[in-house]
Amino acid sequence: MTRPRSRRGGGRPTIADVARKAGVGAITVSRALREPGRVSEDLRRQIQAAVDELGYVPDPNARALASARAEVFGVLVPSLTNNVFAEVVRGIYDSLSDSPFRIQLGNTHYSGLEEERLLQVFALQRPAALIVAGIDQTPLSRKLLETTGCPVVQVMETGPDPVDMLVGFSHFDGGRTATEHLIETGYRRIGFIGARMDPRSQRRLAGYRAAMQAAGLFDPRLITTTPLLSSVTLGRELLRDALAKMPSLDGVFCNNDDIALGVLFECHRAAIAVPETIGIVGFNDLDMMQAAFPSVTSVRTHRYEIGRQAVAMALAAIAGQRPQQRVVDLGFELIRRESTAR
Amino acid sequence: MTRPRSRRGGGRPTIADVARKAGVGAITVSRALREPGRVSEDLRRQIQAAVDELGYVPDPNARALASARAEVFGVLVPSLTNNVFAEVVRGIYDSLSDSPFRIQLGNTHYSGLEEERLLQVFALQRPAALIVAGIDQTPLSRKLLETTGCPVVQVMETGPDPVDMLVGFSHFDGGRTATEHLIETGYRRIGFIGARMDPRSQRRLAGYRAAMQAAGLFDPRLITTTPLLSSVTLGRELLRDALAKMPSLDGVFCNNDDIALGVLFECHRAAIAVPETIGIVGFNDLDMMQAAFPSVTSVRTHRYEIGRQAVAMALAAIAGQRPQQRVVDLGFELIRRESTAR
DNA sequence: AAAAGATGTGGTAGCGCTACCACAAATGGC
DNA sequence: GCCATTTGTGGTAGCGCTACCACATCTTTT
Repeated sequence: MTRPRSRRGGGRPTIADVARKAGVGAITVSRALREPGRVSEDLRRQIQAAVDELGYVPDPNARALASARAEVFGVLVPSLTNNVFAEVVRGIYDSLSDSPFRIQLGNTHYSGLEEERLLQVFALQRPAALIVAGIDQTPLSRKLLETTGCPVVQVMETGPDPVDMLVGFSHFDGGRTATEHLIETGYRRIGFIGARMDPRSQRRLAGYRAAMQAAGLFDPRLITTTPLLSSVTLGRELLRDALAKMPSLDGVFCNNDDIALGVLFECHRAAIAVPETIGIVGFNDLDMMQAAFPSVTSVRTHRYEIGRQAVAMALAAIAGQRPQQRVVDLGFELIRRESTAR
Repeated sequence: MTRPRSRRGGGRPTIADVARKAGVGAITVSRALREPGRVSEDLRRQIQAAVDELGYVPDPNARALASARAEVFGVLVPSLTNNVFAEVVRGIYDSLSDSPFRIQLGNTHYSGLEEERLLQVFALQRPAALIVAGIDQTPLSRKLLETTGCPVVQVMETGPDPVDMLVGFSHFDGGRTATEHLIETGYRRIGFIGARMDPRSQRRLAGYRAAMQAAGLFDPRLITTTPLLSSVTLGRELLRDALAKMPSLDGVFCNNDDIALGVLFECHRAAIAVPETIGIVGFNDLDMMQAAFPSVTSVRTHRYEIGRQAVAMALAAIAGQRPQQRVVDLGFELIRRESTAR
């Protein structure tokens, strides 16, 4: 009475079909596919022939259920549209496209609570690895990360105390380097302009502050920030605010390149000469910084590489070869351009 | 000898635990969670109490295996970093965040072959719905989409013959409207500048051509394109190329806003007055078009809304209420700004 | 040469859930 | 009051795969 099979399934060949055709046990097929080294040359060839002939592809859901481990990388970023994180995701995606691993993407919207919620949801799937942006997880998030039992890579920053592995660069140093460059170029009343002051922006601000204080130039009225989401339009408004507060401003270090572009446009509008009257430095070095007129000095960060490196480390850990260097600093690079060339 | 349970699983409560605690059969728990209407009020409450107490959450993998249907939306876009598609994905993500559905993202890199490959991989998971960008699938891709047995939404365009459902707008009309605006404003030697000429860009170009021909202004030498990936830097180069070919150029319709921004910067560099000497129109209306100086006229498209609408239609179809209107045109809007205000 | 280990293969028993069917109880029609 | 229907619930049997153990067969050790 039991109908042969594929009562519910779409009639796709299963591992049992392959086993029958190859004249071996199902488990041997399973092994031949996952750990070819543990199956004899002969059988492996037979099995491969049967797989090819039937067009067999393992069912990822059955695999996940049986092995209590899904071939999924959980990826948590604060924004899907911010080009910076889009680049990181692209790096992750590209590095994973030849592997059996899929990506489960989560958008935290810069919210620690949302991150907690997503981490809980992700944990249900027993992912093979987790990649999360930042190092400022809530205590609960941190505990969740520590107890998932899978490799965890925090990305975008460096820091002393990773949950597991860490790939990024120092935002503090980036901010300081950018500011020092302005100082060295001869600017004195250098403002900081920033939107959406997330922890990374805060550290860039701290770097700015350190540089300014070291040069004896620090003045809190030089800082203009807002919690609003960053945009080019906002950059324009913030420069107006900054100039209203401090008309003698002669340079700005911008939180990111969108803001820097807005600042540049506002200078055009107000007929403020760049770099003569005001120098501008951005952060991240998006393509448009090079193309702008005048071109804009920026701190180049290696977002795509961060994604790739994170995957490389996670894959190594999955393969049992956890890299001895668990914190990788990919650094940054100050790209000097016309906006500070006076 | 059989150890109680959770030999491999991480000891998470299962549906059987809930059933035991609530004093009902496992299947009733399953039903209470999925189709509450089919379980009596009493049991439903009892079961809910047990679920809450144990902190039970269904295992998505087991579910997918048993029901031969994963709670996953497959989403295929040509680029992860292009802001346009990032916005669509964000709309999809936001609309799905309160549902049990996860997102499986695929990046086709503007390649039909890659799209085919990804579609085959996605089909293995028996997704609940598929959302794909564009209407120019290869014949094989189209067949795969038709035979998956799940709702399919094509997005970003309109067209006569959707696989299933379709949400977008007419790129042809967008290109024509932009060009007509330039013509009406008094520009005559209007160029088309475009990078990465994917099918949507081709249709915008066709719209441009139609408008130019209707006005008796068309000249093939006014068209400057490249298959290279679009960027602000490329916009600058392409304007230089266009001007070299056609020094009398007095307007440009740009394929997208990145190109338009590059064109604007090149005008600055070459001291070409905008809008007096050259008028510029972009496409998509990214935030920076409004903030630019001069601000840039652009064709606003509703990317985020496209994502939301696509999910709404897919969810309706999953619920058995396929919308009678299977093609939704969300239109576009010409935003007139300084770059064409002469 | 016997003992101890390594190697390769297969059988069994689930992983956690839902489809399918069975069946009791409640409802409705005449 | 009987039969037909509806409603609610549960048992059974998988979904397709892999962990675990068993067990031959082949090596290596002493």
